[in-house]
Amino acid sequence: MKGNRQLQKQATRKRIIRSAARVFADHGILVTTTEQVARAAGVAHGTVFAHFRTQEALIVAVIEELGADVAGRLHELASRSRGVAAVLRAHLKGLAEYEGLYRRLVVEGMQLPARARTSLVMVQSAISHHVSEAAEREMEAGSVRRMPVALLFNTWIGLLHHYLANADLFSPHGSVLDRRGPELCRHFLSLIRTEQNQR
Amino acid sequence: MKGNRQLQKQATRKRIIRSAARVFADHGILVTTTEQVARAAGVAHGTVFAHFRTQEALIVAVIEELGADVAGRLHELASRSRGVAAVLRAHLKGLAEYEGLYRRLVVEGMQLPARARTSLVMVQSAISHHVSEAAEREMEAGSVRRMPVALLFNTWIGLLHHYLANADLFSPHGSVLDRRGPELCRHFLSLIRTEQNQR
DNA sequence: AGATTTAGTGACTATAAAGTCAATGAGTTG
DNA sequence: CAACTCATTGACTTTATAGTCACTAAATCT
Repeated sequence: MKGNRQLQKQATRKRIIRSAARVFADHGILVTTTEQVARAAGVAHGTVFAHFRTQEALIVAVIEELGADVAGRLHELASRSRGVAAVLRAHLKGLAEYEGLYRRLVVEGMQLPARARTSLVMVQSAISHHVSEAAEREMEAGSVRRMPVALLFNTWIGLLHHYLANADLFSPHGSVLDRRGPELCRHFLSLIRTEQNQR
Repeated sequence: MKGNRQLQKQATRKRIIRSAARVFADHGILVTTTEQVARAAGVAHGTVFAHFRTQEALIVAVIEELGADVAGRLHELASRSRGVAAVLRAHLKGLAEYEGLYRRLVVEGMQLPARARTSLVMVQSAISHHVSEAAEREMEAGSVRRMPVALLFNTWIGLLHHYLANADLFSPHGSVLDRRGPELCRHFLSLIRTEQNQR
């Protein structure tokens, strides 16, 4: 067999990425050393560099994996949703699995390598697209106040990121998304809905 | 004279703090080295440590200076303001002078020493207090929708911080507060005001 | 089976940056 | 003016960590 060896290598690579993602989520991305990642993955320090030329390349790989996965998941969940409320719920649900790592992305975002930031922007573009479409439909129908969709979306993302970034304040133990997500959703909806359409 | 020497020392300390603030604002807080600060202040590397036991102590000193100043300024500006609109404008105006450094605080906030974070929290408490009071008055008067004031405030601060953190996106050259502040203000007000009170 | 390739290893190197300290000399005091 | 104090200096030490490389052993090839 020829593929066995390549397969093993890919498996090791995956293990490094997965372990890195866990350590990043627990302790932060930029403060994590390549040696911590190696230990978490159960490989030697040098092995990390056999798979990723630099630490930056590792970070990018981890975040691009998350980005691709979350963007896909969001697209799937959101494209079946008609109303803004459903899209927002889909957003929270799609993020839930990666909350720990996504939180670090939000917190350390601007200090991360450019290519890593791109992944975050892509995730936001995906959700922005669905939110904007649903919002425009509802503005047409009169259930959402007329306003620039960019501002509507930035208000939502700003609110959400503020809660994620300050999770230790808003939900000291356990997931902020679980504990505060529904409340944020309701509040934001009540802000953008016309008064006849409050429920 | 006895005081001349002490005076010189305090002047040097101030110069280090001011230079550090400038370098922090330009390049980031945590990526700035003590040697860069020394060079910017025109002193030797060792001098920085003659004034601050550790790098962390320097960072805390810089940020506490900003915190005290901004909090005072906000209090002054905001306590004369009756309505929410005026308080928000005061908020933006009070921040304007320190926009560069404040932006870094927002971006790096969670990774900074605990005492530095406290300064940020204090600034936010100051503004939160004024916003909440004005909002409650206006809810009573019927010009602002009824909602939990904490959520109202977090929506505002989340929106503002999102624009500050992504200033390079929202205003590639020059101040975001100048270029986007008024727009954010108007948008936020239209969200929280009752429909009869839109203007 | 013997030769060859390569995933993985871990000790080692290079580098950057925080923090130290003995020396200096300007300012202060008696 | 002589003695002393202390703010400032910058070369030096220490430490942390990214990245390298000669080597091992297991898989693959001929």
